[in-house]
Amino acid sequence: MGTTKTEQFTTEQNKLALMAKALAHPARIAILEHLFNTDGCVCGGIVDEIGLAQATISQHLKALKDVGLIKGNTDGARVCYCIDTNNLINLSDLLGNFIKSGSCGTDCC
Amino acid sequence: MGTTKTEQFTTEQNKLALMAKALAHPARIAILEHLFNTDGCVCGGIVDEIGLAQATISQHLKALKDVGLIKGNTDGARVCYCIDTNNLINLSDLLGNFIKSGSCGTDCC
DNA sequence: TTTATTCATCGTAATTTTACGATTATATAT
DNA sequence: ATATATAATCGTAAAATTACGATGAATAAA
Repeated sequence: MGTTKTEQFTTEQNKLALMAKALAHPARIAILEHLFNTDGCVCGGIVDEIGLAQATISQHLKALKDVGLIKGNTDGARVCYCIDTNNLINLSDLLGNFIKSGSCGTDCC
Repeated sequence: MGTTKTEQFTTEQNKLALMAKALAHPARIAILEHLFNTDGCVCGGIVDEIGLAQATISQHLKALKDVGLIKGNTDGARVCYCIDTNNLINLSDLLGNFIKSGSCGTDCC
């Protein structure tokens, strides 16, 4: 018990859920917003931007990287993070189309 | 520890995260897809559609209802569920605009 | 070489999530 | 009235998430 029963669902459904899960924390939203607004790489300073411990931010960055929303290149002692544009478009299409498919229903209840 | 530090973030960021969290499980994606495809109310039968226990489905339905994605009207012994269209548009705009704002960045790393 | 900086990883505690059986509540059917 | 059906809620166990301090690795600066 306590484990998500992924076998019951399609790969599409699981993929969508994983994508949403990556966005399901305000710190990760904040990190993405920061990267969006910077329009380019952010080389260090993310920890100072958000009021959480360094280890926690690192965990959140890993979560975003694992799902392909961002990528990080090490540049000396610092690490430069930026949006993985290709992947973001791909993933946002998935999520966008899903939501859109429900926006045309009739409100019956 | 173990609790999300919502105080650190804006209401907008927290709202987005909660919205994403509601979508962050394949069962809830499957339930929404079922409602999308039905274009109208689904009166019972959701449990049979998805291979999870009745109590578990009920929990997932509550999660979707709590965030305003669906609404349920009791119709006799059955309960009719459908998409809360107004709310869905609202919420999907929030999420859609957020993602879109990052889709125009330059891929630099 | 030593020191400082930056970030990932480890270990761990509190909390939340997921899942299910059992029970309860309500409505329908017999 | 009794039985049946549908769905919510309760109680609970297993697992995942969130958070942080401590440690480690790798680079830059002294």
